[in-house]
Order: sequence, then C-alpha cells, then structure tokens
Amino acid sequence: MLVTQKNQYALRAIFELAKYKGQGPVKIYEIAEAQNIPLRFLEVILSRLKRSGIVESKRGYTGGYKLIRDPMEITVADIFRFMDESLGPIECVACVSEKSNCPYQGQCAFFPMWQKVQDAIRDVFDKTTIHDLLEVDNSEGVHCCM
Amino acid sequence: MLVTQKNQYALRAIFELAKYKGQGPVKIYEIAEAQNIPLRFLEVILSRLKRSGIVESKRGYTGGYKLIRDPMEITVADIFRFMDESLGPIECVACVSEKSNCPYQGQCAFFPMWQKVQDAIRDVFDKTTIHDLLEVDNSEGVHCCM
DNA sequence: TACTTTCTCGATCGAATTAGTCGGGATTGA
DNA sequence: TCAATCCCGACTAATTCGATCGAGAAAGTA
Repeated sequence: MLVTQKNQYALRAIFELAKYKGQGPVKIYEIAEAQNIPLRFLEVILSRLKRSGIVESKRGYTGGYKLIRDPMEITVADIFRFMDESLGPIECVACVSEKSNCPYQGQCAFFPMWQKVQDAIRDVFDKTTIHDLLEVDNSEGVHCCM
Repeated sequence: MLVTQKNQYALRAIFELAKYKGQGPVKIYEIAEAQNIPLRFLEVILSRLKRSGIVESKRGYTGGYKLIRDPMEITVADIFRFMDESLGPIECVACVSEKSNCPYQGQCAFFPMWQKVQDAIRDVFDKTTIHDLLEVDNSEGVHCCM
C-alpha cells in the first residue's frame, strides 16, 4: 500500500479536527466514530501527531484534541512526514536511493525513473492542503470512487 | 515500499533479457548473477512472467529464457501488471478505490487526491519502456543515486 | 539408453512490517 | 471524591514479503 492505513487514519483525523477548528477541543471518540478509526489505535496516532506540534490536547471532562495550525498551511505531505519521521524515498533495491549505498556508483539505468515517480508523488502531497480537502468535501459535485 | 523488491527484480530481469534480445536464450543463473537476484527467487519471478507471455523458455542443455516482445513495446507498467495481475490502485482505507466498496458512496474528500497520485505514478510507468531504460544505461551522462 | 543441464511447480519457511489492543496512570473539571 | 478524558509503553496478532526447497519434466549429448 502506497499510503499505510495508519497514515490515512492520521490524515482523516486531522481532516476531522480541521472541521471544528476554533470550536474547542474534539474528543477522541468523536473523531474515531466520525472517521471510523479504531479508538485505541487512534490514540497512538494522535499522540504522535501531538509530539509533532500540529495538534494540542487537553485532559479531563472538557478535554479533547485541537488543531493548532491553519488548515491552509498544513499539507498532506506534512502529515505523512510527522507520522513517519519523513516521507521516505523510494527504496530502490540497488540504490536504496542513497549515493553511498548504491552498488552501481555512478550508473544505474533505473534511478532517473524512480526519481520521476518520487517527485510526482511528492508533488501531489506537497500541494494538497487540508483546506483543499475540506473544500472538496463541501462541494457537491465531487463523487467518490469514480 | 512503493515497488516491491520482487517487482524490481522482475524489471531488472526483463531489462537483462532485453540486452541479449535476438541472441538465443539466456540462462537463469546468468541473469541472477548479472542483476544480483537470488536465483531461486528469480525462478518464481520468471515463471510468472512466462505465464504472461512476455518471456519464453526452453529447457535442457541449450535452454534459458528469451524475451519475446520488442523492448520498445514493453513498458515498466506492463511488467508490474504482469507480476501483480494488475498495477493495483491505491488502496484507500475507505474507498478501496472501488465504487461498490466505498462506504461514502458518492462523497469522499480524499478520493480525488488518491486519483491524482495514482495517475501521476501510472503516467511515469506507462511512459517508460524497457528500450528507454537501455538507452539510459548506454548513455554516459547519467549518474545513479544523485 | 543413461546422464547432465536446465527449466517447472507447489509447498513452505522466516523475517519484517503493519495493524491493533491493553492495562494502568495522570489530569482536569464537577 | 469521582468520572471523564487523555497518556504511555508494552504487547499481540495479522499480513505481506522475501526467499528457499525438493522433486520432477523436458531437452540435448554421449
């Protein structure tokens, strides 16, 4: 899977939080229900996102999670990076995409192609913000799975 | 990993066969050595590629594998498709990229993005032929892993 | 015929990654 | 004090992936 479930969950959690931006904290079980994410797993995910500073939390009765940054300033790539500690490069069997690890030092027929793919993917994720996704969500015209 | 080792091996095996196109069959251990692929694993891979009709084999003393189709007519995407029985779509947690499986029938904020990524990847793999890769290999200017 | 080489096929194993769970603790507000 | 909620690390389960193996079938060679 190009994007792991975990990362997709993370994205959807942030997306959900963005909906309620400016309205006080959202409880984890609300996010879990709304986005159909296993609650206990979501805990793991949110605690990671919290560490990255994109999300804030509060405990107790009035507790929950809050999105700190502006949805316009958060890209999908950001989220994946926070989750993974970097949106990893394609792992070329030969190259491992690191000059130092490449057994073909200097010449590899496939590398330029891996690069292209890499860049193409990154381009989409870098250019899509949470705000963009919310807009899609609000517009009627868009249809899923077709 | 976006492209599994197995698929990368497949690509490199075909690439290797393409080099000797028109020169009689290449033995499996020659391919394995040249491309540094575990021999027994390569058996599995080639037998699959054979079933897809891109490769031909002959047994016995003078045996080996031969590429049937023209390297100009084989794209990288083809190879991955043969291996996987389709270059699968991104597996969206919610959609699974099948209209019928999508719980959000009709509305999913993320789908257009998955589509874009999908298309971007496919575009590269669809447009790169084995012939292209051979050319990269022959040109001096290209450098690997940087 | 007997023998060697090479491909053929299915089963299986092991390691790594990923998904998901759990128990118990710390805060916070009522 | 109590209930609700987040917090944390360890743990387990499931799946995928990479790789190996044994035995057999074709093809040429002597």
